[in-house]
Amino acid sequence: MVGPAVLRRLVEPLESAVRALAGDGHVEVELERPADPAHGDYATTVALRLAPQLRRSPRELAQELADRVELGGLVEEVSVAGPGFLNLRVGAAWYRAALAELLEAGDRYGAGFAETPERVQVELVSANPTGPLTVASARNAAYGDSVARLLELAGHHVEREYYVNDLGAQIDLFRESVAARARGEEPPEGGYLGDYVAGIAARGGDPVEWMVESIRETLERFRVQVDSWAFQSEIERDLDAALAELDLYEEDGARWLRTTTWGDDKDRVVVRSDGRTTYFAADAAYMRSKLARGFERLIYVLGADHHGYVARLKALAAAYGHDPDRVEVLVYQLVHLTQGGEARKASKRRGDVVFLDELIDEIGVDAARWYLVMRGHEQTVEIDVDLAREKSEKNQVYYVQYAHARICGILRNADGAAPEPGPPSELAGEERELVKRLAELPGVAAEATERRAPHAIPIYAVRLADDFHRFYHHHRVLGSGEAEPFRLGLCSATRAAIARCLDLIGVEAPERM
RNA sequence: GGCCCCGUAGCUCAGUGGAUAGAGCGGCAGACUUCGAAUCUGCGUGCGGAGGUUCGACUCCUCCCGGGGCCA
Repeated sequence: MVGPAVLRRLVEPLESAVRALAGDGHVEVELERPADPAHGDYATTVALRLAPQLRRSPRELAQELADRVELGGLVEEVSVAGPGFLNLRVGAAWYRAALAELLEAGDRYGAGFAETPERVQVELVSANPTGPLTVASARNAAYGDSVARLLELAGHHVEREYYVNDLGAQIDLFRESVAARARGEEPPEGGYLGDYVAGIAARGGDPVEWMVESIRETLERFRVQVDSWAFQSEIERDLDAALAELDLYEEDGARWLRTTTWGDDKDRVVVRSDGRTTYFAADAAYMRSKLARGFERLIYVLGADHHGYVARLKALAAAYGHDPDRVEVLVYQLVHLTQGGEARKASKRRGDVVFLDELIDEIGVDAARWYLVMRGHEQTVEIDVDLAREKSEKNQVYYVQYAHARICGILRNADGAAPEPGPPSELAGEERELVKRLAELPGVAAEATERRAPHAIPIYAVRLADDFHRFYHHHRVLGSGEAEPFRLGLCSATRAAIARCLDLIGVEAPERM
């Protein structure tokens, strides 16, 4: 299992005991934290799972495991409950060992869990450079960047790339709209209308270059570090070579790729009967470019309106001789903004699109990133702009940041007193809960990475802050005598864990607020 | 018509096979001469519906209803 050493020290003896009972079969013991404190600190359902295949009673099996397992001095009580749960109650020695591990790991706590580090490319945002980034792109940026940060924490080498669509009808229309505006004329039919068009027209120069530069600045402001920019106009220089490597067939005068082999609902045209290439041909050239650069895993972050691309992208990878399972398409749902209970419409046609820069102006980067990433990516997210702006207890991002700042205050006042686990002795309930919460972080981070689900991080961070605030309220740290070194250690470890969580979602961890 | 996402507390959402389903907001009542009250402590209602798989289902399968999206 992935997790801190103190948890493995519970899991491994259990696995040995299971092996002794069940033979050589592959066994994996998972620990969970029971909701009811009466069920101990940790529980496992391994007996329940094993019983059918061993044709044994789960309770009997659990009892034998309880009798047999050698947990040393870390566990005070092993008991069998319910249909066959095995419940563990850990003792003071375990908590001290946990804190010792936390303090020793410091800022690296929970990092490096990737089994085999890979070179990963995360392609994110890639919005057309025909206007400023919208809140939809903002979710792409917040989600994609957090996934990238999790992969980096795991130990992978990650490169973030933005694909710039600088060719095609929309770009032509955008250029014409700017040119018309510069001449003081109306834009062409269906052209771009926003105020930013006038701004670009007034500046002169290449409108697309301006727009790309502006997007770059917005992303930087949003704390998304794009490592490389791929321009369609450059990628397409190798278009012929890219198409030559594909096994195409001809029908109705057009040339097709048999993407249905990989689950697409129909084959895709690459070259039309009149000889013009399709958008899909550009996708092919881009895929080939990515693969040629030696990435072991390609991640696409796309809005739900592009969910139809999944099969055809995998088909392209396969067509170029690569494992389609190493192409991941992460799809996120839409964003709705509300204000005063009313929906704020984000229509691209009219002038009322909400731009990312405006959202940042209104609620700040921290709140924006928090709200955009705290929901599951497969869930439509709603942001109440008024609530998000409010810097009060109503807003969970400040709740978490406050815990961090509060700890920094304590550590400032500690005046050099050393945090350390100290000798085993009784601990208060709030101290035990906090240690167990901290012990969850590596597992939470690993699962969030595995599932490409960074929203688990802010959710965990709130619980962690919650446990800390409760601990703080009930116990003094400074001047608490024998307990002080342990409590300072708790503060120090909690501060590092909160900072880690906030960093994973691109939110600052302030020392003062 | 086909495909994708969603349906959990008044609202926004966690919870991808385990024990009595959680959090924030909103509402009510309390706690600062003490390390930061942006904090803490109490009080409540709920898994859209029907079947199925399982020792055990919010979770997996089928159908239906409802909301959103993509393609046609």
